[in-house]
Amino acid sequence: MTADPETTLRADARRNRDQILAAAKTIFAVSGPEVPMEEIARAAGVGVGTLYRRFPDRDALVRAVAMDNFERVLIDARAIAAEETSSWRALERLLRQSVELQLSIQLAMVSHRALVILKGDPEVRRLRDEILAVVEDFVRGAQAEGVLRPDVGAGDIAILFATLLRQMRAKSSDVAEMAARRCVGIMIDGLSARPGTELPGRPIMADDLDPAADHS
Amino acid sequence: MTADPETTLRADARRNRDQILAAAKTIFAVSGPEVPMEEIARAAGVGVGTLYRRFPDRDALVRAVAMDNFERVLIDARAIAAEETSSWRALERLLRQSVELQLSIQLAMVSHRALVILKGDPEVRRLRDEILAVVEDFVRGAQAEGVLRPDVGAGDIAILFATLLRQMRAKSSDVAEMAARRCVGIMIDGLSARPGTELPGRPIMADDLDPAADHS
Amino acid sequence: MTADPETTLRADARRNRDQILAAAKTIFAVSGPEVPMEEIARAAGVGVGTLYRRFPDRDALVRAVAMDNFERVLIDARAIAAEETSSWRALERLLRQSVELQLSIQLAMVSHRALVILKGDPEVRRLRDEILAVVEDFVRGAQAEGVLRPDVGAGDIAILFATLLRQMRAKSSDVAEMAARRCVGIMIDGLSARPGTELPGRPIMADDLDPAADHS
Amino acid sequence: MTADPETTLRADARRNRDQILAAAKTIFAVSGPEVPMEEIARAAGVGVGTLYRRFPDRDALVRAVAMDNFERVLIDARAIAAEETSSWRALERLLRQSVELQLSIQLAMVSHRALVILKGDPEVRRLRDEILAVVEDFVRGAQAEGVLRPDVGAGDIAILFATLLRQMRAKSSDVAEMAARRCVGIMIDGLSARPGTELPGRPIMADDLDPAADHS
DNA sequence: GATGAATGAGTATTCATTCAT
DNA sequence: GATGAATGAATACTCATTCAT
Repeated sequence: MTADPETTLRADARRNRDQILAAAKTIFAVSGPEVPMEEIARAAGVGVGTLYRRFPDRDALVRAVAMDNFERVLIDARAIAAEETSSWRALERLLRQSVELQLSIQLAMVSHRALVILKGDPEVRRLRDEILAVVEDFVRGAQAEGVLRPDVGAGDIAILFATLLRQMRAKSSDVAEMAARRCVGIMIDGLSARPGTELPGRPIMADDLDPAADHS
Repeated sequence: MTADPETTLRADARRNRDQILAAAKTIFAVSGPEVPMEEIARAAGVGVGTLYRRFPDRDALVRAVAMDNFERVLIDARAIAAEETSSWRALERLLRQSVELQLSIQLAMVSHRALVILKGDPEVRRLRDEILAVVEDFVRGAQAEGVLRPDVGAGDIAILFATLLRQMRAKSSDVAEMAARRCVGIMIDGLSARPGTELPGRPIMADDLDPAADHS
Repeated sequence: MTADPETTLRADARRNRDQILAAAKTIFAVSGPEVPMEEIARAAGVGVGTLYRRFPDRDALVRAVAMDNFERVLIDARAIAAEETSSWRALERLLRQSVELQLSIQLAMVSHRALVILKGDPEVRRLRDEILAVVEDFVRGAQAEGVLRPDVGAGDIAILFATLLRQMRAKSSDVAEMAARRCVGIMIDGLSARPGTELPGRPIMADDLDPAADHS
Repeated sequence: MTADPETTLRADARRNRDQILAAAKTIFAVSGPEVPMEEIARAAGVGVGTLYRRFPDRDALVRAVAMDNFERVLIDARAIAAEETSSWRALERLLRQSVELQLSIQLAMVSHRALVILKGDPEVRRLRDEILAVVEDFVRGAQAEGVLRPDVGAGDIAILFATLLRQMRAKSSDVAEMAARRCVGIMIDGLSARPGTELPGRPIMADDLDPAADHS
């Protein structure tokens, strides 16, 4: 049992862990996940040793950052689900909000390294599946509402979603941030298009994402 | 003077250069642009020494791969421009075709390293601007044709375009490939949406891309 | 003053000390004297802090383990001396028994590190000298009895003795244990051989061991 | 195929390899097999990189040193076999010579680390078996000649042999060297003792050494 | 020119030891 | 006193780049 590290750690240790995670998230976002561990430690205000005590190696750290962010997305998604009565609006909000909210985690993914690390991690997958389950609800609901084109699945959304978020790196400029939001807008229009261009293949469902493993 | 390497090199040297470029493109696509130089040399069937004679350092190689790909995109774009009478159709074709055609260059960009290298390289920029000029024509034409929503600019398209292509990495599975095409489809619908959701900010033009430097 | 730690410590502190010593002895025997201090602490069921309170550094611990074992050997040797009337039999018993009894201390020596630590430590040396004194008695007695070849000294025995014991590491198998006993047997026959092959050099005495410092 | 590295390497590479091996052998003998790789490289007059190119990690180097030495022992053993008509004399010579000849390899074994590395390595085992085969011949022959006690096997000899050699570390002093020779002498007398003390267990044969893996 | 060997700076990681809780 | 968290120096190992063959 990994137990809940949130509750198990001594107060100071806990604080360090959080600082490391926060520092890593920021730095990964700015410089990718290959930055020297020492730089992360320094940014977190701890020695490398402490970093390594908490995260046995870089992969563990990348994983932890990813998990942390996925968790936030999930919490968000659930909050939205609870608040919105319209599935379409819920989906829309999730996509739009996440752009601003979740830059970081996706950023961690702008790297082969990170992708490889995350793929195949069962915990990451579990979390992802929970998120997808929520999205799937949104999709079905929005399609029933007649606002979402019927020829897309949660998988399509997830890929689109991941694709976009993945870009948002360091919001280095106003243009970049604006661009992100505009992309989402265009995509949402594309999603609600009726009739739209005929899409090739078939709707991609949450299940389809597993073997692909290249996305989300 | 770098002169035109295409014409300056002896036949065998030329062959080596091409092999290295091809190998690098493939390997970058699969494993990112941080792979050991030796691996690239091996894949190209030459010694590292030869690689270094041709490309003074990794950056030069990354640049060369990028240039090579941009060139292909440009050639494509121009061919399409010559063939299609409808600007919208031309734009559509370019976006769709490029998914399959240009994986590699974008792939080279799935990395901070590559981004940094490419940014600020005047030759790369020049080439990019030529591509953007063509796209800008398409955009204006398509808007005149009344098919493209008027609130987008070539910059929007470029970012969208780059965003998507960037995902397509190693098409590890059928689903992944299908997903790519579907994303493009949805996006195209989003682009032609009339009326669409109101987009935030203002149209992003080709010029806007320079300072942002985070995209395209 | 280190005083006699046996009497100075509080009951629980004493227990800790003993546990650490026992754990260290075992672990040194199995994995050599370079194992992480933390591993020893864990095996002893205490925190590293406690270990360090008791033994200021690794060297101190190695020394303590060695001392502890030398003491046991000395006690044994004296007990044997008291019980046996024949010096040769006493010598024989000491050698044979020690194989089973004293694995550990020798084991601690299967390492440059340990050797270096122990060499030059005056307490260790004192203890060793006491043991050698007893052995020297045995040797002289056995030679007077006419059973031990006259061309060997206590030093020869000590080296032989150390040599053999040093091998016995983790008695991973029955064969290994049997082998140890057989070696001793052969060696004892070698020692009693009359006439034996002529030995090179001259008898090595207890005194000779000091400068050599590589043995015993 | 590891091919014969002796023949495959470029002249300069070959020279470096040999220097590294020689340096490692010496340093291992003096300071054990845990010395910093850099120290070995420096002693060999090469950069660490070169060391690592030739031997992918420390284990590989330890293995190589061991192999090199085993080979020398085997060559010696065969030369002796060819020259001596008496098996007993051959055995004796092998044991005596090896003390002087093979210090190093055994030295490499004065360490848990080394033991663990070597155990289970098929090439090392193969070489060891070849040596044992020669010894086995000597043993049988010497017993037929009536000079070697009949209750010992090649395994006994090997263990005794290994045991002794293992001690001889850096011949830090004349006494140490003399001691080594004297030990061998005593052991040889022990081996030829007739009648000797009854040995416990049964003769240890070459085959017995495999599972034990703790010796030779 | 081509090759691949050598170099050594750059990083990851470990672990002895100290110190706050 | 006990504990285990934090520190950072010591080392292993990798890989870009240079250079002898």
